[in-house]
Amino acid sequence: MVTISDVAARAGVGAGTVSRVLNGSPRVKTSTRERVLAAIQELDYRPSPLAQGLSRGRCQTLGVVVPFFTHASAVERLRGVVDALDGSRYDLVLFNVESPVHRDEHFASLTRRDRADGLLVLSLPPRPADIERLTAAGMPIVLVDVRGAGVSSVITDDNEGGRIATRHLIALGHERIAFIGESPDNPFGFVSGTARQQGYADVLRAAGIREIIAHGPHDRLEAQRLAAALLERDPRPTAVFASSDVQATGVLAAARAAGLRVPEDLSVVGFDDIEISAYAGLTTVRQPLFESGRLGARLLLEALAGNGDAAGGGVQVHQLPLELVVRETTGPPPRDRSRP
Amino acid sequence: MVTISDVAARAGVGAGTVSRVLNGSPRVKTSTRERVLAAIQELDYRPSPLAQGLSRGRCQTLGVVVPFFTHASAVERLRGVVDALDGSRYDLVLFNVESPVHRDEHFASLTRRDRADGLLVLSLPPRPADIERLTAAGMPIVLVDVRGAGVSSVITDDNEGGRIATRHLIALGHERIAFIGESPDNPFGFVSGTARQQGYADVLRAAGIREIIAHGPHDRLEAQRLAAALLERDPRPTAVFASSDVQATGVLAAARAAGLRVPEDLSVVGFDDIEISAYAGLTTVRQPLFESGRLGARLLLEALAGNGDAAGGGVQVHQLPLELVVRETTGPPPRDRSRP
DNA sequence: TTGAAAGCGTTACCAC
DNA sequence: GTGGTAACGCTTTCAA
Repeated sequence: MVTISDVAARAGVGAGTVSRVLNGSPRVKTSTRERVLAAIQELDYRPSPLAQGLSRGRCQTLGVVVPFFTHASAVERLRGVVDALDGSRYDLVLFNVESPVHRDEHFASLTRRDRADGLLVLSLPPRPADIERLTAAGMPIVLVDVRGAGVSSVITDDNEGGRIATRHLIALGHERIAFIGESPDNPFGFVSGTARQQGYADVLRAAGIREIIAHGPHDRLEAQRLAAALLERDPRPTAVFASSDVQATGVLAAARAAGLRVPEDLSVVGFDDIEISAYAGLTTVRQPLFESGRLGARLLLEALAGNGDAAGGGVQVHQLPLELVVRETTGPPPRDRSRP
Repeated sequence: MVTISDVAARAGVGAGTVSRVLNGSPRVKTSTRERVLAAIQELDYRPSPLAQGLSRGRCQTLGVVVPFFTHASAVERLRGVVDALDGSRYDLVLFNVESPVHRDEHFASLTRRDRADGLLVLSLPPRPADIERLTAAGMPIVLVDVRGAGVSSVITDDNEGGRIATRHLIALGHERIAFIGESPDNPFGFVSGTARQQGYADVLRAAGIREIIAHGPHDRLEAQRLAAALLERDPRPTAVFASSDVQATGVLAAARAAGLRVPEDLSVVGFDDIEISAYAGLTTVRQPLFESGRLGARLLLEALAGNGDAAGGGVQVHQLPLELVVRETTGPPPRDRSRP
């Protein structure tokens, strides 16, 4: 394994000079630089990230904490993160979270400034104590799809998203509109689902319509089960607003299984606009997933570049726009047989 | 930032002793150990992975090189990797590859033994020179979904997969069966598609049926375009074997756009069995994606544990089984109007 | 059983 | 401009 002193010896200079060449210091005579560069080339030398990290006090690594990273929405956000990191000198270390224990372990171990230079947290609400400990340790953090006191974040207005979806259904004439989403007291403290439900509830209340709510984890089969139960009610809902497209596809499956046509018998609105949604013709509230990941990573990169420890631009909160994408799963409600 | 000597001072011992406690050396008096443990606790001390890495010559990190990590099949493999790593002491560093340049950069930089302790390569054929350089540098490697000379790998029999799909269609009575898949001279040297095509061709030839082949990248829209062209032919194919489920969904979309019923007018078989496939009712050749990632990671972990530099078990090649999953997109061909 | 000290490969400060 | 030389935080001999 070739080290910096091998290169130094070969070039007939000191290790310090090699280091200066490596780091682009201007205080090196051109002829020397060329000699060093040649030696590097000949030896195929590459500096040890470990040693560099130890010496510089940073490790050129960004930690990404993400719950259920295989979920389509998480993947899409990650894609944005990877895109932003591409070309930067930072490596991406993935911390998957599938349980509160996971989360706590990761946050605890990431306190060390030399495990990652910065932290990107996707969709997972850190506890105030975590934020405090992390920032106290000088760890730059950016939150995506969650907010946190004193931390920069990239968010959307989930509440408004809920309103958008619900208004769309009401405008179509629906009066029995169900909501399927994550329970407010889910083990991770996810809040977007609850905010969407709140928006839904607000609009319904204003319209004098009763809420129909079913709670379950962010899972297609789970949502399918909930929807199946909902569709057995009499009178049954004529529309369902699902808190995510994954859950919406579960609703579509339930409708199909119940022999209901979409949108003639049942309208379905989702949330996210993941890849499958276009394929399934799903009407949904689109949020810029890719963009959120990319922006989050960029903010983090900026904070790291403005090497003042506590960031350069202070706390920034970026709110990304939502957009209703009308496709083929929503339409007017069926004519009500009870009032012909 | 609390260091090992802080702990040592607090416990009234030397740094070496703290290190021994940390690493579970038996040569520490119980009372001393307890004192040290207490100090660690009180100071909330966590060792620096960087310093440990530098000192030990390894960094407790596994590199995963994966092309287009957001593709559903890659995600599923990654899930297996993460699952296997969970509980191990290894971090996962993700190297996404979207171009041959990417690939070369990553392989070059990963030569350094201190950037990752081991390498898992998913679906991407490394060039012989890469393998040589990597193994020469003592970097343990495991390949998943590709094989490489002198390297352990987890694979499936893609050729057989192609035969399975094609036999299924022939058994249903099809005689005009098209193939859509990656071109043999794609820029990454992906080979699974070509092997599947080979299996397809072998079976057709044995049955005396002509091949109908369309090549394009692993992309739904691209496949949709190719399929649309295929479906305009006269006579048109009565079945399509797509080299991946992503491409198969493109074919389904094309059929829908052309007003063709599936499977009455057109049968479609895919490959992989990703999540969307069950939802779409797609008949497909299932390969154990999750399992392949998990097994690959386990092999790598084992190689790292049997700390002999060149691995403990020698080169292992594990072949995972394929399975035809018949759903709703395949059936008998339409009656041929040309011979009533 | 333990402490002291020599690395591990860089960077960065200080002289020359 | 450049070489020497402390760090950086840990592990691992080597003695005691």
